[in-house]
Amino acid sequence: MNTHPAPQPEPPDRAAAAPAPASPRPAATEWLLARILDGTFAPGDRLPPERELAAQLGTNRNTLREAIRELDARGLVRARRGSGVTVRDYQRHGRIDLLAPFLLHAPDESVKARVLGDLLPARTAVLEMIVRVAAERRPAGALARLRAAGEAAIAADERAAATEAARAYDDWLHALVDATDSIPVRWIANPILEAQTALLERMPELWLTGPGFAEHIRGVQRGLQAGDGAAAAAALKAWFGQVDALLTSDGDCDEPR
Amino acid sequence: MNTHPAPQPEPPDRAAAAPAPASPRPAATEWLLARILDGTFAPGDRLPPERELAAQLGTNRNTLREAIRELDARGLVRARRGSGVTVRDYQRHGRIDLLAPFLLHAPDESVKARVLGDLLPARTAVLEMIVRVAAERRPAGALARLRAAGEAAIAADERAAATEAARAYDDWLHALVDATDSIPVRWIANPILEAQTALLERMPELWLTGPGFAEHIRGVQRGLQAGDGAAAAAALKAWFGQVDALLTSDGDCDEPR
DNA sequence: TGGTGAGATTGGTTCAACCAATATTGGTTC
DNA sequence: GAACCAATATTGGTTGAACCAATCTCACCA
Repeated sequence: MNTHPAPQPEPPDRAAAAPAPASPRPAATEWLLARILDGTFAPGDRLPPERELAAQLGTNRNTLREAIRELDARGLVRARRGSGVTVRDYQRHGRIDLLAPFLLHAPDESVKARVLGDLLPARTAVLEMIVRVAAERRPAGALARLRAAGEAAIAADERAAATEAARAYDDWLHALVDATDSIPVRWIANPILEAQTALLERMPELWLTGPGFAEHIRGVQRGLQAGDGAAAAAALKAWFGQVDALLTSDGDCDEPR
Repeated sequence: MNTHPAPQPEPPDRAAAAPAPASPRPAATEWLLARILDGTFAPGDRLPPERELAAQLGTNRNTLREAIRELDARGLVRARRGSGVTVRDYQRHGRIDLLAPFLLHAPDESVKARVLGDLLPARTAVLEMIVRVAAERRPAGALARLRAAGEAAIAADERAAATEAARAYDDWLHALVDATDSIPVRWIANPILEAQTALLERMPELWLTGPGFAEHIRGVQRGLQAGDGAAAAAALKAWFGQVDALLTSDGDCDEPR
């Protein structure tokens, strides 16, 4: 178990991309997260001692400790008194909320592209799972709310209001999860939906729409209404297949439609 | 937005069930988590001010803040300067890692039973999704490791070493996820597998085995080897259907076999 | 009635100690 | 030389107190 690779002297690089967190704790968290994801701190490594790291980051030890506590809760590090704070393998212990930060900080472009490509079938499979569960339960009230959210998303899309449509579609997905009437499914879906929201916020160019948009929403809704999980899943997969083909063909980010 | 329902005077109840965390921070985290899950702090409520809450819990404000930071990272509370720390809806923002704590602290037994019942089809669906993805990728090395883990689990099961078998099966599930060769799938699966591990640690009586155990492992492995996702998924579902029938028929906890 | 500014409230940050596991070191023993 | 053990250093954990900075509250005024 080696120690920290480089005694990174510079404080958290301010004025970088994005709004850049100005407050000490978010900055420390972001900086540590970035160093873990870019491999500066590799799995098994020990972070510098808290006192030292706090000084390097130009912040107080208590503030740094709060940042470490966040990363600990996210499964990225583990602190042991007497030993130090050790970095865990973010692939093995991380969660899907790492997606957006990973795409921002990962050192290798090809790995980023692969992760983004792998993400598409995974989110399709999870949503398909959700749809199938919902088709079995289909609580009346939730289906009504689902239809309302669906029509709102379609309306926003037809107005060509991309940001608004993305947000409305997000609401629709949440309504879809609500239609499962299952708390465990909710808990499984939550980080995935949040990761998608975070991703679309950072990379709005990933939001795609097109001719089949309205139809897939209504198709899923019809399938759920009829209790036909297979039909609902098919409507979902048809649309994602279309979108994913666009996303994967043109590399990473591309213009919609 | 009301304030905290009751000014809970007593410090974190020590000497309760389980080993009970002795250190201040874990105790504060656990106490807050319990109060959120049992409804003492409802969604939208504000926690008492940090200074006050720290005093009530008999700990220091800095320590309490670290606990709050953990809960924040887990999506359960949100702190805003000037306002306070507000409790979020754990159903809407929580993650599957709430499962074990929820079953421990939820106030209503019927809700617990429902969550446990809803969990079974959800985990089956997620594992089925994982198996299908793995069947498409099936990287050679990962499949070899999967077989080794599978045989270890079967051997432990045949020795009737329940704890060891549960652990070996956990390894097998991880190898299964590795076989997807997909980082996003890993990140989605991680909290689910960890939740299962945590659940089995707190409720070892939920570990069931039986005649079909070895066969379902080998069936999944055969399916993956052949690239037949449907067959692998069928082997998985057959086994879980058997286990879940036992789990749901007898209420909650029951003796194995 | 409605805006507005002073003051109170509350989380955010910093400093400076001390406590308690754990690791390391060096010496002792065989 | 190897194994053991005690003293010491290292490092996270906790505490107490002070001050900063958003946000909210509410009395006051136009």
